[in-house]
Amino acid sequence: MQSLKIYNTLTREKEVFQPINAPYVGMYVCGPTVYNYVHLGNVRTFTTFDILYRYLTHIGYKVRYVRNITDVGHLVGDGDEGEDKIGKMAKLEKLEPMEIVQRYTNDFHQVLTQFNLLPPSIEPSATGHIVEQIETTQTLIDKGLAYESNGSVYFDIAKYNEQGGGYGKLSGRVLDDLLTETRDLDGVGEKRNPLDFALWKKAAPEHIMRWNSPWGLGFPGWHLECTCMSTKYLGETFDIHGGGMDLKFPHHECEIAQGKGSTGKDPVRYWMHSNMLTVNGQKMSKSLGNSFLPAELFAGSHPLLDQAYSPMTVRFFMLQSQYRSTLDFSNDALKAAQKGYKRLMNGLRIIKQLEYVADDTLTPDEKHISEVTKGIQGCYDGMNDDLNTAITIANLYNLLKKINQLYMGQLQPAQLGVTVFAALKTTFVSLIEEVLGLIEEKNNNIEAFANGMLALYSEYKAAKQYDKVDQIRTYFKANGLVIKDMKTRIDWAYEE
RNA sequence: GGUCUUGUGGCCGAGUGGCUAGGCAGAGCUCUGCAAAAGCUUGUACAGCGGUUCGAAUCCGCUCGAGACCUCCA
Repeated sequence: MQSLKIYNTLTREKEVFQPINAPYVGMYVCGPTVYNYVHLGNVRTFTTFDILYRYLTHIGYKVRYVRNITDVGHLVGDGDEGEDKIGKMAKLEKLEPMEIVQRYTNDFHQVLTQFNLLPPSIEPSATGHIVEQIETTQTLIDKGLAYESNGSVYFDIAKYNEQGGGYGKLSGRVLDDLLTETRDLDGVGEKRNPLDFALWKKAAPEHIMRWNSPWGLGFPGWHLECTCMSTKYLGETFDIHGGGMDLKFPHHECEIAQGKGSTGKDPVRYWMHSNMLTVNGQKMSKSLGNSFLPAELFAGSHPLLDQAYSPMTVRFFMLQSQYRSTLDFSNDALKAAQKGYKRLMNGLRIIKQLEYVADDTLTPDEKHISEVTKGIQGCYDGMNDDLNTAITIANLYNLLKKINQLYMGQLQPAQLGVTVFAALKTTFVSLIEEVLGLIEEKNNNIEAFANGMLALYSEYKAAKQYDKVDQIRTYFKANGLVIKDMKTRIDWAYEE
């Protein structure tokens, strides 16, 4: 098995990945809050973990991939005082909260499918785990790490750290500093400490999403769902937890606190965070209003775009950088990616058709063999080095040169030998399709082709070249179409 | 203000203390009815200033610039 190194946010180091229970791997990724359309920045994060999921599977692990849908509890604005995002949209659009959830969940799934992301093994939702969230809240109260206050329940960070919890460890924050920074803020209100976060919130009368609990009508806090669902499906300690960089604090910090507080164990072995997508050097985000919707990209309708870009172009574009670097989004970069992607796809078509031809008159060419071997190794070295897809792609281009040479007859398969040739073919195809998830975007527009052929048909017909005419008819028929040669005009139709 | 990241050739984007990343664009050549594709060749790159070192774009310090988190965000 390949030796994969992962950058662990917790230790700030690249570590060799060793699952708790090989070959099984448990992996949790924070999914979207479905109150709005997903934008491209979101897509980058999910693509990063799609690559991880694909690569782990490719090198032989059996992965359980859990990615949640947040459909309650995520509040608008400051801390724990805002409105529920979904509830707010529901009121705004005069719909049931679950209609909002369904609409944007559908959008989310559709977009990810377009980008060829694999579905997770389990996709749990927060509202489907209210019971678990109440139970965990109760456990934390029982352990003295949470307290009820006016119908809401808060996690007691000071208590947690007194017991050696280490709140702030993941994001590199010092508790005292955090306390100092927030000391002057007012509106502490129900909390003992401004840093304490909500496990359960009392529902105000106008709040439409609410459930019964030991503390009255309310709804769960945002951070709690991930703890409950990851624990339920992956266990109290599991292998990998991923998400966007911006979730590191406070969300993931709180998850650790909740998990460790309730079970006494660190919930996660490897924390992974993908970096932001930027536009003109600034983070793409909904609140900054500089986000791109996938649909705008595919249509080329965003004011900053001067043409449309296909899903695979964008996927390829994202993979040209490493997931921990910020990636800047621009027309020039996307155009370059489009060409590069197509060149790679041409190579894919070629290698799939190439067959090995034995030839005793040719001797193995050590230079070519070593270049191909290095290219193959380089692809895996790239993936193994914290999913450095940029390196993998660079090596794929080196292999592509060999493939083109084979295609042009400048290099013969026999010069590589049957083993190296087969390895070239297998590596190139499986890495591109299975691991990077880049697939051909076929042009399904038969209209233009059929019309072009029809024009030729008319010319041959006029010239009485009936052998050509028959040939074209046969070609149409083979593709499920018929030519309708009428008195007034010539047209084609689907064969009935 | 605190914590952290970052500054690579026309554009994007990897990277290691000494050995060509790669893509796109540009130039030349080969091939070619034309064209395209492809192959080959080609580019005074590593923000600035100091320091460590036989040697630094890569380590250290300072200066300047950019960004992220500290509040909702993938």
